[in-house]
Amino acid sequence: MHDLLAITLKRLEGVSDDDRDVLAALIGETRAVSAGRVLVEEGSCPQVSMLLLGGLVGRVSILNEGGRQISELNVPGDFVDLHSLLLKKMDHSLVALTDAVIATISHVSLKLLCEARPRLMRALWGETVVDGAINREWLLALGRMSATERLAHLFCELYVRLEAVGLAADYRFDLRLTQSDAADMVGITPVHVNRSLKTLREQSLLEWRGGSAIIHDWSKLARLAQFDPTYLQPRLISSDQNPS
Amino acid sequence: MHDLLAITLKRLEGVSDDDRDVLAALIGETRAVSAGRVLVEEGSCPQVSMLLLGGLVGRVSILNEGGRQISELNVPGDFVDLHSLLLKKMDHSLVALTDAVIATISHVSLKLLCEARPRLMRALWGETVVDGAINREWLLALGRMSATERLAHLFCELYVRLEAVGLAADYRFDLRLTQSDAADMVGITPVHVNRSLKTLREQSLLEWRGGSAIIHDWSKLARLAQFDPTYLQPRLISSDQNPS
DNA sequence: CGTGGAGTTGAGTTTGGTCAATATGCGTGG
DNA sequence: CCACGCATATTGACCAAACTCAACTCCACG
Repeated sequence: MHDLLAITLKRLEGVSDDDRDVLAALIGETRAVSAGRVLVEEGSCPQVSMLLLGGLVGRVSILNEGGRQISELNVPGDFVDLHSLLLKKMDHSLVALTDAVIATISHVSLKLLCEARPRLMRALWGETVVDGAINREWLLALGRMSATERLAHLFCELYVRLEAVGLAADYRFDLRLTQSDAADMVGITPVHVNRSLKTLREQSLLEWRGGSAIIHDWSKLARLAQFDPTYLQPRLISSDQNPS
Repeated sequence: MHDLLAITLKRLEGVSDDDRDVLAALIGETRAVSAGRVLVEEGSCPQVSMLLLGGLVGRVSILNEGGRQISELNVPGDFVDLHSLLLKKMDHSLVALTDAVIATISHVSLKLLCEARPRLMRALWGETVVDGAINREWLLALGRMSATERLAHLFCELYVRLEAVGLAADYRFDLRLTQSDAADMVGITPVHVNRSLKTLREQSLLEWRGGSAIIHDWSKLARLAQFDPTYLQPRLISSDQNPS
């Protein structure tokens, strides 16, 4: 946990150690929440942002007829919901997709801090901009790739992001999501996720059972998904600087 | 043109008139570009951001086998490519989808300005956050809506955004895009765009011919698209404040 | 045990894609 | 002013990817 906080802070760009300390001091209570818990309700006006220290959190939009889309996935080390600092009203919900550990930072103090320390504000802005880059990549996947390709892309991205925060190595990582969750990320039905995973398994590219994922052939998988980690660059810096 | 610049500046939130003036003073040459022109190449490192004063600009990602996805559409009054202020390398291109008019702002001066005026930086940050909200909405559409619904959603969003900057009224607006462009936004083939538009036309919801769009039945169209303009709120304020 | 949630598989259907022909409209050069 | 050529739009016939529905398995947990 503690290293995760450190990693998060370290990857803020162009920020002095002093700034980091002040930010760290603002972090309030850390709490554990269990899978399925709605952290922020659609329509509400949150007073805090969060730092995800463990587990996975999803940004979830619901359609009338039960359609569910997860538009963003946060992994440990991510700031969650910096957006709400600037938007009045949530247009979607935040849900803990697994058991998770969360630290909160109040908006008031964050705003004050931003006014006082432009460098820090810029770094936080940068975080939301990277979120946007990930979003665009998902958009590309949803718009123009097949089901298997989308899943392949998701696993590539997850591996790289988790690896950057020390939660993946040797092409293995824990992923305690349901196939339905994955379906809601890549925009297909759970049944079809199942079949697509089977395809990937049969091609010896990827295995995902019992919450643990193994990428058997990274280069083939990445080629299939046309995965180019450029868009994640800013999130990788921390791992570049301290190869574990 | 000039009112557009004013509108853009006015909708920056929580910014003093003084800040607005200083920002306006930074705006460099204004130039006209013709449809199809690539404004920023994938892989490049732009030194300027832009203000779109006329026409439409798209954020375009290309897949190996020719697949093209437009992940964001900018309308007049939008800041274009504030992202590049914070990201080193473009992971996609920016393309003028129609003839367009563009003003540029250099990154160096913008950065200095941000350091000096936190309020302004926060407002610009807000702009990128709204872009993100629009992104998420598109993700929901691509992931969970049918072709006709996606198109309906696109037209609802465009109407509201254009109306907010005075470029649409009475449920009519100019939209000089090709059906192929629309296809690349909603993630279907041009042929299917054509068919889906026909459906919408037959239901007397929407007409789009010769570059001009007419929404015949807003409430039905919005219901079909499950369109809720909440996510655009910050972009609507200017129009709320000065009903033309 | 038995119950419920998640995963797996098959059969049949639907949506959207592909390919190809035809139409429309506009700008250029004769 | 007309003819040609190109880009875009439209339509049909056929095909493929993904969805639906439903059965069945496999566990984890009480």
